[in-house]
Amino acid sequence: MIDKPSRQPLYHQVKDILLDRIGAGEWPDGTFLPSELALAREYGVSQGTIRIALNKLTSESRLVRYQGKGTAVPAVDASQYHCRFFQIVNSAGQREYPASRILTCQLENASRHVAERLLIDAGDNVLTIDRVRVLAGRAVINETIFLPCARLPGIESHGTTALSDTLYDFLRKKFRITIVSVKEEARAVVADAMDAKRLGVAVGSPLLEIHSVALNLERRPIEFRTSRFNTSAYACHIDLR
Amino acid sequence: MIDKPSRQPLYHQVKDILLDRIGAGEWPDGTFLPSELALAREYGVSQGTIRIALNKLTSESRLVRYQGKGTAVPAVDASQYHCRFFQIVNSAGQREYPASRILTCQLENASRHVAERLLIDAGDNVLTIDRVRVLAGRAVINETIFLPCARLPGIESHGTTALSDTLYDFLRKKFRITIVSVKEEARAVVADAMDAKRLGVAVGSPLLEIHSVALNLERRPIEFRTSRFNTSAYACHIDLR
DNA sequence: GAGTGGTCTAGACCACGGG
DNA sequence: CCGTGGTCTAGACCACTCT
Repeated sequence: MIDKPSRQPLYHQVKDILLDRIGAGEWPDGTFLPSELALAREYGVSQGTIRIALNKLTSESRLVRYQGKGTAVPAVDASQYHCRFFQIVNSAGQREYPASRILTCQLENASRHVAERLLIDAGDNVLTIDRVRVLAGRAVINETIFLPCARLPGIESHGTTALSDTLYDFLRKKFRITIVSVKEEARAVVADAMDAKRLGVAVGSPLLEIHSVALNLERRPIEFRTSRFNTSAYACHIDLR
Repeated sequence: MIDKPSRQPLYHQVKDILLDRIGAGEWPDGTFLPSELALAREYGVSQGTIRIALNKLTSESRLVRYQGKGTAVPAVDASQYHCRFFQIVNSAGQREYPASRILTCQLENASRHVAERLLIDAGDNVLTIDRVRVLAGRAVINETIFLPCARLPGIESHGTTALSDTLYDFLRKKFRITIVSVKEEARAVVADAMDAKRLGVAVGSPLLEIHSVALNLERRPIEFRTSRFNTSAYACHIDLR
């Protein structure tokens, strides 16, 4: 388990082991881990070494620590996963949470363009989801999502309901994949006939187009998404640090 | 200097003091700080306490540490400060670095809208800079920058050249202000007559509009910026973590 | 070999939460 | 009150850089 004369520092080994145990669901969301001393005894290292591992995990938001109480797996705040990277705000600057309406969901062969973004070969299987996102009863985003089947074995067999709003949460729970970073490219484009029909705007009106690639811990692309966003009543908000 | 029975942890006090000394230019970019032991003796705390302060500063990219060598103030990578948050990529996905052409630069009274973003009172002095940003000889961004004079005393007296491209670097050097986070809102809009003239596009063509507020370490707004971006040949790239 | 930061330990005292 | 995490110390050994 712990390999004392190893290349990896002890605290790093402890961190990896804890990450696995969290991923395995040993401590469900919202529950507490053993105390520092208990973990130190369990792994035969000092409390200080455990502390470093726990603090690193805390700084990555994998754990929360409460003085006097203990160390817990964060209770999942749906809003955090729902639109963690790409937040939608109304004209008053308030965050809003869109619903999803899936239009189609089918296996396709990746086009050259999609394959390039996902770092797979053209023609490889991708699950392609066409959906609109709805705010206050109005469709505001026309979105297509491409998921590389090779990295998500068995994803074809899940119902479309599981994929409805909380895609990142779904990936985390079913595939133990955590999306840790997203690369986005934003452009202004004009609505084509399909956008116009789905979003109820005039052909030629301006839309915010975002291409995003989501990466897992190993920095492999897990999702490519194109969104065309009617920003007449809402905007896309981003916090950069 | 160090206040032992204080509310603030010692390592936090040490961190603040070092931050001041770095800001004061005591260790110019690229030079090394005293060793952990030397700092520990100087401040009368243990090496471990100094270590925590140095590691926190390292994780904020204010310092770099080299095993066997020492702890240094990072040599400034111009490209890092140039477009640290808001990166521009061409159609091939390569980063490009725009030049700036300042059109006007004058003191104004803040409108209600600007005052709200900067958390100042309407009518307060703001330095207003109108500029276009140029890539490969073509104007692609029409930009207005608002700086709150009350938080940047004496900024009126600096020439416009100092303000040309590297605003964040200028703030860091002259005012010891580091921009640590930026809030942005993106929308798609259509070009008005002024945009059309400055960017050489047709009135009504789609532009990417970005409103951004830059915050310093204390999370106070230091800059409000509106950018209108012709994304026909370039896109705005963002890495989210 | 001397000096640096990186890791690890063992122990101290404090602040906080809950019985 | 006890147990938790938060801070702090003193000292050990290692890996690395430079000379």
